Amino acid sequence: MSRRRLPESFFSRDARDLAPDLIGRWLRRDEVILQITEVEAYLWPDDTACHACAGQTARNAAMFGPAGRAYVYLCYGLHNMLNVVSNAVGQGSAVLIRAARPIAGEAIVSARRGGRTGPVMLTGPGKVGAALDLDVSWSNHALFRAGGLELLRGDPACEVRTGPRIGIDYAAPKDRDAELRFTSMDTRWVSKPRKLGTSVIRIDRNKR
DNA sequence: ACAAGGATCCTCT
DNA sequence: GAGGATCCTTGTT
Repeated sequence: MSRRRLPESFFSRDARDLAPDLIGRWLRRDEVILQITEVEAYLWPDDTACHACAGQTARNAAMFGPAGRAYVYLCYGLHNMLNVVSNAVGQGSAVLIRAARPIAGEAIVSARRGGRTGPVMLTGPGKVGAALDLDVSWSNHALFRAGGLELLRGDPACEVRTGPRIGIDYAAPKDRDAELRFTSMDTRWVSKPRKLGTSVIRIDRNKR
């Protein structure tokens, strides 16, 4: 039941609404399954933190395409960051996957992370990209189709905490402060837990 | 053709 | 908590 893929229609809404609904969902690539524990919404229009803010370019083109696809970009020349494209065609908006907890395939994830020992803590977007072995060629990949990288229904219910987004000091103050970061309640699986807000959203997916 | 800077991570202290 | 790694993307000349 929880391993069913989410349909294309699930993604076609504003990033602000889609983002909290991604917490507790599962990302699967072959043997590896990750439970999403932290995301950030990047909005359209008028979000100075969003890559699409300055318009469409070759790099961010996937954000302007149809929802439910991946947008993967290279950060600091070495980290591959996974986003889920939201909104309608022509609107450059997406949700960044910032952290996750391994559900299956831990040995594979550990190997992809350079064979580090100890618990596999995917607390940061670069780590998530490495765990799934992604690069920019995954942009435009449809997450609702079988094969490759898929988004599954995952957990039936969860609680989500909000907070300001991380690493966007270059953005306008109103965008820096906007509570567009969403995390699971278990801060063990969250990057930078000290910068969290106080409000909590309850999500029950059984009653849909 | 060039310069600047980045939605980060790791290794120190 | 601070700093270096590392290289692609972008806007400008």
